[in-house]
Amino acid sequence: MDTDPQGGKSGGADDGERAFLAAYDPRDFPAIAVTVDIVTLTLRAGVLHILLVERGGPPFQGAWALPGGFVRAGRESLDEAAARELAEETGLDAGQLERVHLEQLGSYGDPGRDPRMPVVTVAYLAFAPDLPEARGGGDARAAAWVPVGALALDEPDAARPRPPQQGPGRGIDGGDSAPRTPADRAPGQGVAEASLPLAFDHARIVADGLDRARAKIEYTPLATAFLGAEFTIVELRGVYESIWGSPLHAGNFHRKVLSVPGFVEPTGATAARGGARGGPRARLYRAGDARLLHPALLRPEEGTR
Amino acid sequence: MDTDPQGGKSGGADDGERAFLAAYDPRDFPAIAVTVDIVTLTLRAGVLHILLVERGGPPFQGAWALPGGFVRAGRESLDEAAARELAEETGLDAGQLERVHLEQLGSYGDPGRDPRMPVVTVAYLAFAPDLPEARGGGDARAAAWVPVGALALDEPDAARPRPPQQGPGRGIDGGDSAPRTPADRAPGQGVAEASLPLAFDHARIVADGLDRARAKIEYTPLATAFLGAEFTIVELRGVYESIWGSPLHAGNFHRKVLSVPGFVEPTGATAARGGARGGPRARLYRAGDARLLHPALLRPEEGTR
DNA sequence: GAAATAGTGTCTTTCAGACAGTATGTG
DNA sequence: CACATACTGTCTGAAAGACACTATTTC
Repeated sequence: MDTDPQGGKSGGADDGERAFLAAYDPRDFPAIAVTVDIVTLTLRAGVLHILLVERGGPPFQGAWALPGGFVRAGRESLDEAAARELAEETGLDAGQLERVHLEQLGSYGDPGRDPRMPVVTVAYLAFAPDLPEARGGGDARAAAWVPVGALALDEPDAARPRPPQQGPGRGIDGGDSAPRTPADRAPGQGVAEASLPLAFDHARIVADGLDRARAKIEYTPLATAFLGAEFTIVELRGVYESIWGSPLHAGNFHRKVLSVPGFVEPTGATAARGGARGGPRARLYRAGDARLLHPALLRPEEGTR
Repeated sequence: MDTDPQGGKSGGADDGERAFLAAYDPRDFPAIAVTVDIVTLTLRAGVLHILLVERGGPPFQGAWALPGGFVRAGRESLDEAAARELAEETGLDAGQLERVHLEQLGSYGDPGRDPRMPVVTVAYLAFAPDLPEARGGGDARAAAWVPVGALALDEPDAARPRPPQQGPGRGIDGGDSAPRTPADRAPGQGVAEASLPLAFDHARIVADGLDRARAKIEYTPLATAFLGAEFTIVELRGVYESIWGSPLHAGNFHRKVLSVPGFVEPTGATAARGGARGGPRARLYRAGDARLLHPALLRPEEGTR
């Protein structure tokens, strides 16, 4: 019912609520700050990365956190606030931003999630093609692309599809997330073992975002959002392997992608070079016009019953 | 990064933080009211119904709206707020509430969605077994179960949240069926379906909730949440048919449900009576322990790509 | 030329959907 | 008894997964 004047929640609060609603002074309302936080995923050198900022002040000073900020009350929608924050943080212009997929992930409002005051944050999930090195968002804060495998994440919920959020009392423990991340295929540099903690409840938000991403590329063509305008089937397979964290059968994947109507369409051109150590030049494709994959690409079986 | 009012700022972890907190006044922040609104679905006489309340004052006086209310800042989580509102509105006790499935649907915060002030609402989706007639939430507001087919809903947005399978298309089944409820103070008591307007942006929220419900019963056993503790396969099929709005092949559905591990388990008993006009007594089942259906029940094709 | 790689052909298994067909109830 | 209804068998087609194979490029 959305802010209902005669709304009689909780016994006595009734009249008070009615009274101050009559005054229509927003400042009289239960003070809750509303922010947006963005889980921005991209692939860099075949490894899944997330955009993070380093906190310059308490709480969680020095820790990494999701980029985000306050929603401008009454002047922008939640989607607009998220797009604005993403642009500020990445330095993307409007044109580039169009190639980025942005969707709402969920809201998080456990009491105490911010020690300073009640804050409800609306989390967003973004899929971006490889972007230039991050710059701080105008202010002094450092921003960087961090391999997802380096993060200490909360264990995903058993019911994986869309876990809205967790009950209270669950801190940021999340200690035991196994290093089962795809980032292991990182070329060269040994990735720090899933140990980097995140501020606030951002470990949970990121875990939920990854769950969503893994599910979403199953039945939508959004994996193409991680690539440039033209790409090869092999590059597309790399997206799936990085996000799902498991290798896929090259031949079957190839045939499957081409068989789903509207997923990709050929450009007629071929890649400039063959494979790294030989092989024919791959054909190039661009994203098709399908918005859902039919039938879907199923990810390989995994635990869970 | 969540709420970082003054970007930089440093200081010893503890002292700095304390000072910071002391100097901090929540009222300095953009004030946005945060509410929860609940899309509660149930089946009554085989027809999908939604719980609505009638608004007693402006704006949208006399219109129907989703039940909900303010989140108690700092004293409850969003999930708790939704559960509390649902309990208040339905009169369910804690025990009954456990049989109700409740999950976060999404947040809505367009400027102007409430003419009085900036309000962000966190919408929830609930699946409930057949419940007693709704009572107002303690106050004078009328609450009622309304057939979903009677509502004027926004067209589902093709790309929106996450409708696996099927794309946009089909409104609400419209088909509606026979039984009508007392809730029919709605205009057009006859076949004039899909005409009852909702307050605020609640038509969009309900449309999103229905999309989610249709998708969710595909790959989770949550259809059982609409039934009692024991049910027949035929009743379960009725849930799918009501929510998807299309008839399913009885024989294939039966075999499919029994073949999915953990979906249902037999109680050994049979229904008291056979079919309405004859037939054997159906076996009874209860919900199994699976949280995901593997493989999923796919809803029948329906054009659109 | 050796080796790796892009892409295709084919077989097996699974599973959805379309029919049956059988047993068990109700009127 | 007539007939609806719960449930089961069987066939067909679609599609996923496992190989095996050809063609093309790099070193």
